[in-house]
Amino acid sequence: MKKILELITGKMEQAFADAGYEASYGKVTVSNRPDLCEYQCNGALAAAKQYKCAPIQIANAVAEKLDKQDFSMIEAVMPGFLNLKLSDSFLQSYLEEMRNAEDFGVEKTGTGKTVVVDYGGPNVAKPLHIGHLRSAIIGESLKRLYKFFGYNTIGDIHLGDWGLQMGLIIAELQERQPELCYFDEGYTGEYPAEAPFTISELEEIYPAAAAKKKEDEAFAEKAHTATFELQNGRPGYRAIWQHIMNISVADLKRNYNNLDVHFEAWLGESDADPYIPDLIADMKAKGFAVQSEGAWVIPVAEETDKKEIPPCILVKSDGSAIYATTDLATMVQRMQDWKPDKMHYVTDKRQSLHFEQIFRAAKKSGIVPETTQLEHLGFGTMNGADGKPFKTRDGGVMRLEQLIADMTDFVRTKVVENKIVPQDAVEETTQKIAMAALKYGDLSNQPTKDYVFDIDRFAAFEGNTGPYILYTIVRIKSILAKYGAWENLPIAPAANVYAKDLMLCITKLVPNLEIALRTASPNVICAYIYELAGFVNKFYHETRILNEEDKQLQKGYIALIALAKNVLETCIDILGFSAPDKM
RNA sequence: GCGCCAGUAGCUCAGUUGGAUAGAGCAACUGCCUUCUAAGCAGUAGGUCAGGGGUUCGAGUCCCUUCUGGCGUGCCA
Repeated sequence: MKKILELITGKMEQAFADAGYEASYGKVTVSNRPDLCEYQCNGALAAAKQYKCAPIQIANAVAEKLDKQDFSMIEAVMPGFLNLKLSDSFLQSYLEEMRNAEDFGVEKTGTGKTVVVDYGGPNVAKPLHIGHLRSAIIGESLKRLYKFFGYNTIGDIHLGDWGLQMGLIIAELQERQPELCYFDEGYTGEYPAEAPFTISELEEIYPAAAAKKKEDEAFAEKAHTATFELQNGRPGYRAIWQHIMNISVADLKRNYNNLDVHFEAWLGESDADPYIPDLIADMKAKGFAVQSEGAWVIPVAEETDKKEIPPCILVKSDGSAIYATTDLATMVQRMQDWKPDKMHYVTDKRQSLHFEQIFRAAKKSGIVPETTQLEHLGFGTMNGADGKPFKTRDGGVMRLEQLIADMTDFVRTKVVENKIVPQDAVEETTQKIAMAALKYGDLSNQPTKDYVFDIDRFAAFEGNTGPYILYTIVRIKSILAKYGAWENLPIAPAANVYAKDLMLCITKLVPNLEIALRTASPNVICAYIYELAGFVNKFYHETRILNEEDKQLQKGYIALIALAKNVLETCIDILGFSAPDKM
């Protein structure tokens, strides 16, 4: 389905041509002066130079050529703007088409294409903290956005499950419980099915070991050895590793489920490990990897670089792999298993140089073909109200669970106070509102910029917040429930100025989603639904819907708010949250 | 040192490819609930778009420069 701007631009280009000017000047944009018009064309201003005459002259000539059927207003205004308002019939039929089309007539540009979205990136055996929030929320939304455009999407959590942290845990466990069979090299029996620790013990063991590593050199050496032996397949260590994985992944799934974040692939660094030996051998054999300062590196500097890009380190001077190695091996696995058209990484922006390096290395060496796009969305840091990286009151790192619990508790109080939600729906409603507050609060910011996370402000939810969006949807749902059969009512011509504003805003859904996808910016969707919700609430406030005596008019109202509801719900689904029935 | 990103109202942020009078929310002040949910709506006030130059008919947006802040800058991820 064509977008309104395409339709009008087509008409405008024809008018330019008919008036004797180049058609390319006929580009129409959404008006930035809604008090004057709905759409505008500035082409006459640009054309004036080429044709050496006053812009207004051109504008007047073009205005003459436009079809009066499609517009309720066509004006040429000094110095040469062409101002347009759509006719009611045009708008009505456009919306009706949009209502009947699949997914509002969006062009499914991703059909037949596969995209891997790499987000989440938690380390096993370490609790999720607020640093993991953005990757989860932004990544999930980006993935859903791709899906909406028809892409086959694979969200891959890319677990940190193979590094030194595993060796640290093993070493620490051995110091605490040396009698365990896992440490007995002569042990030949079956290892226990039950892990020798719980998730909370695990979460205590890791930081203790990490702290000990800094002070105790012998312990650090032990941890390195354990890591090495684990990676070389020592059975007892593999058994412990499997325990850690089982317990930790179950806990991670629970946490991500609470956030309504879901991954299609739960792969990690350990899954890339088998590809590493061949990768390294291949890079050496083909000459992409060269020796430098004791390490094997892939040079990725280019002539056009403004500064020197350090090479991508493939093998450290001590012979071990590094994260670039793992990431390249992961690409090998993805190309082999999924043949994606694109890999989109969602991580902290401080890793942008790393991704620049491995992207270059992957393309240069042919690990990833030219036809597969590599993109990194580097998001900004989450700061506290003081503008510095977010910390708890005592200066620690806040756990994600704690953050969610704080938000949920606040919301629950409010839900109970309101007395609109029945007792048995309080918990579900609370969850939905808390998620909306949290996710919208994050996603409404530009992903690439640092932002201030102020829980008091987010939880207040007045104004431009997730709960405001939900509230708008709930108001519509409430009316529809009282009205009765509201599905499949046709769109009527705009009954008043509030209806028309709302209708115009609805037509902008697809263009906004396209911008959001092109720029990987969920905040565009947030801005759009905030504007849309505003128009819904104005319409709601100015129009008595259920009391309307003219049943035909009422049908039109219902059809309009139903469409608005569907658009809003589609958008919040892409953002990763949903609306309750009452709040 | 070099590189990247940012600087817009008291605070938190928007601002497609350059377009007419730079927009929201919060905080402040003022109205609107016997009528579809007031988590709402309407209004007032608040700006040298960090400073300076330039390109253009036209700049928050593009170029140059200065200042301030954040981050990165070969064996952590």
